[in-house]
Amino acid sequence: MGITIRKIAKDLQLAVSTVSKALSDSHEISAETKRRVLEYAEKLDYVPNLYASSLKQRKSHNIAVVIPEVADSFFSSAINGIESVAQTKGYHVIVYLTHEDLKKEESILRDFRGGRVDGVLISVSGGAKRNSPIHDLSAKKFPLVFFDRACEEVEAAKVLTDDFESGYKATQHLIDRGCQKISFLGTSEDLEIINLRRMGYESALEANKIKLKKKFELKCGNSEEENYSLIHKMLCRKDRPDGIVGSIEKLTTLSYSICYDLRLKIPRDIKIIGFSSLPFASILNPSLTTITQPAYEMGRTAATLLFNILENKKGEVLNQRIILPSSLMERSSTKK
Amino acid sequence: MGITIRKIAKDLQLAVSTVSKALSDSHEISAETKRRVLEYAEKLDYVPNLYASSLKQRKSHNIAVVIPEVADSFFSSAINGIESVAQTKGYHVIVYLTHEDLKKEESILRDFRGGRVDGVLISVSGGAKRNSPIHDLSAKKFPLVFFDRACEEVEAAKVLTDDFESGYKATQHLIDRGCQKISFLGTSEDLEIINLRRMGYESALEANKIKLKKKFELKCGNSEEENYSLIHKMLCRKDRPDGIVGSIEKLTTLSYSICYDLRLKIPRDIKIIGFSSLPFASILNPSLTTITQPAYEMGRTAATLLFNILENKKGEVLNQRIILPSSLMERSSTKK
DNA sequence: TTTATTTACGAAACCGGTTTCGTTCGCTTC
DNA sequence: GAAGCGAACGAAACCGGTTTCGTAAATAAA
Repeated sequence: MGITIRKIAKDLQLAVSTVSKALSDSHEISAETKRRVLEYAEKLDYVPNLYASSLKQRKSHNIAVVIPEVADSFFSSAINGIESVAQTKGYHVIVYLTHEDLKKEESILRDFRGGRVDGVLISVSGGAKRNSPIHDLSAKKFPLVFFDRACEEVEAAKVLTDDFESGYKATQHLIDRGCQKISFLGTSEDLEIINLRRMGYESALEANKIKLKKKFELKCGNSEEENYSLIHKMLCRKDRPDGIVGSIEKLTTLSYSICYDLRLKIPRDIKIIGFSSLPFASILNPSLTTITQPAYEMGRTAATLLFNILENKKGEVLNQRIILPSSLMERSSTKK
Repeated sequence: MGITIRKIAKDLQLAVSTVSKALSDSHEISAETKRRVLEYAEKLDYVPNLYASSLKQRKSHNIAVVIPEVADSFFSSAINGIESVAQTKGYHVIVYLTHEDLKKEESILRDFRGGRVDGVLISVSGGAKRNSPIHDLSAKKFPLVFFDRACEEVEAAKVLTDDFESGYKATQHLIDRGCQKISFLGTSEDLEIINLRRMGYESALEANKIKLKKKFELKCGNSEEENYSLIHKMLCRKDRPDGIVGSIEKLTTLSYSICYDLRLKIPRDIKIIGFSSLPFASILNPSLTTITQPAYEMGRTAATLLFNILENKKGEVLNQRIILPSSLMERSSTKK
């Protein structure tokens, strides 16, 4: 059994309320009493019960970060950015992984209504049309900030990158390096950012008078095996692409492996550019040209926004939409 | 204001206790009453207050995973293994990052005594001699399981890999490939697993009658810049090593970058083997020979152990020590 | 018919901090 | 010397579920 303030109060012949106030450094308590309480609490190694205070104060001092996975360089950097802010605010960061599973995401979000966290930072996972839980939260004015992968139809603060422009830039870069048959690796789900990247891709093709081939627009899923065979099949055709835009880190590295297996030389036979914040990009074989998002900064920005909302007394409009630019880092995988 | 069971009780003309029992499907409540309560709760979109029940039940249904960082393939896989188990038990996994900062680790552990989590899975971070908080937890019989990086002096369940053997195997592998001047990249901190790997390394050298050169035993720290210059300096000497054992993923990939910068060809000029669970190992330039730990399995095992402890009614001895073997995956970075 | 037992539910204590609202006591003020 | 006031602390309500214990009615056992 742990030490409670009642125990302290009893031992010190004080009222529970006095002890509570002393511990929170209230002005109503004399310096002498505070000293006694603090000293005794220290001696007994008193640790306040988290649930008791959260219950009364209706605050958990936790924020949630909901992301598809952690084995992605973007997310792992973003988490660090988020943590760096949370720490200065005395908040704990709880990471929730959805594994791109919408059902799981829903159950996590539903759970939040129980008060487990005071606010949520989320990068939504793909899947069928999004439904209730996230709308519920935003409708209930639950502090919510999207980062990277947002839900367009939900009104909330958002921290994004210039996905359309990046998709365009990436494609244009391949075209500039001589590619004419460019494939876009996307997801089958309707993720806004993938769509934007795809639109940028299509737009770049059009601007260069290259006819869009639907068979080069791959819609990958969650299963690595299926994606492997999907991409593998495309790269086996005689009219295989000579350039690939990987809209997701996993798909880009997977393409590398497939090219190895098929003895396709990058960048000679095929050039690849990927959306990624991989620190390893430069030591891949060959080093990978990337569209790199400011992951850490996005995390920081999103967290800062969330705390603005949490601390906002008046109900100001805080549904900001912040767009941070990503940059193209040219490396060997797109050399002429 | 949220919906409470008191509100439901009042509206339905029932006692609070009846509603509570109905919601938890107690046998003392009639089917008819349960139906009414469930239906009405559903209608009002009732969500139980997490803190109220945790306070009374002295259970949070949370477990903590404390790790140095998330941008490491071992840890990100391990988390997935842990989650897969926790999910079946209806527990939430909270990830805490220490960034290899002992102070931070301590403050996190201290925090746990407030009841935030029911158990802890930890891979300790390096740093000076470890002190109080972790001992406190174990002394208080707090459910605790170490995985990968353990604290030898603390009595608790542990899930480890065969680090000594792996260090030996890795070194022997380099020797078999013709290396004679082998460097070991370790940390300056006293991490047990690094020491074991180092001892395996030293032991392999000795078995092959190769004299150990202390200058080849690098003790790296937390700063990437410092580590860069440390390794860089070593690789610039005329009697630079012809083989490297990287005991930590970060140091291995860093060595790759440095070799690039120094125009050292791997494996011609220098061969590298690293401890890593990197899915990218095979698409690095050149592909990296690794000692790969069963990260996912270790996570699963550690979590299973923790739940055994949590569910253990009798105070059986549960300070097991489970060792899972890692395997050497030969790739191009150590080709002859 | 009387006595156990079971069924279904209610009243109230409880978990451990927090907060409100008094109540002393000492001191100033007119 | 009565009224006014702030400082320091106590009693009790409170947050929202959970759990124990009690009770009335219904059913079973004797």
